[in-house]
Amino acid sequence: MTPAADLDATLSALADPTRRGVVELLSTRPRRAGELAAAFSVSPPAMSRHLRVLRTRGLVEEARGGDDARVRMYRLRREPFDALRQWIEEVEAFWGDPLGASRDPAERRR
Amino acid sequence: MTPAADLDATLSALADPTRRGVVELLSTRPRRAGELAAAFSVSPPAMSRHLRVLRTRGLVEEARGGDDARVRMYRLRREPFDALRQWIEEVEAFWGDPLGASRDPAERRR
DNA sequence: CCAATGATTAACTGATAGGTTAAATAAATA
DNA sequence: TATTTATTTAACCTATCAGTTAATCATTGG
Repeated sequence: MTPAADLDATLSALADPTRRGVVELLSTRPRRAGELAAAFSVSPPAMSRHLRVLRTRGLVEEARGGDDARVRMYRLRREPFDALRQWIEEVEAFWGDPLGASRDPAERRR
Repeated sequence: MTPAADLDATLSALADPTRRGVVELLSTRPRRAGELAAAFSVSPPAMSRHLRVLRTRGLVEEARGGDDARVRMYRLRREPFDALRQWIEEVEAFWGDPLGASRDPAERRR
């Protein structure tokens, strides 16, 4: 199983609405730090710290943009999302899910 | 898409290690509150509050145990886990996942 | 070289979360 | 009814977190 520490890092990173919004934006395409700050109308320092949280916990990675070295591009990393999804699937095994069945929400609930 | 507020409730509930441990325990079978408190060596009041968080956010439900009404059993609710898994899958669509492919971690990472 | 731009770090602040002990509530039992 | 057991609520304390402004670092372009 995924080390508990990793899950903790991932979940506490995603527990913040701004960071979750960042993740959603980045799931469209990589973005610059400033672009992200503007998108959520938080100050650049605030966004910088959110990005640091996401980076140190492995949810995003920094890729210094090619031509202009002042710019920092951020891109999603897959691993933590895979690990979290897997954890959820293990929990959901409680309902006897044959792993992929009952993707349909119209099924029994409890 | 799942309302952002629900995701926030689910994720902030799961961001705490103790509550996550409770979820893992409950994914085996429903338990009494006291049983859970003992399992994580936290005081009953602390566990009570964790359970309230999990309950108000819909991750567990209370099912007053049949014979002894002092006892309260807690049981997992499926909905929030489904919703969270779905959100993750949407994010992971970034990698062109055909929804169920690349369950194999040996695939490309970014 | 100097001014402007993109972003981060530093220092401070207010709000929130989780833990504890003590008191209260509720129900089974002697 | 009084006592014991299971759990929650109340009150309090400390630590952490997210946001802000001001200062710093790095890079580009006049």
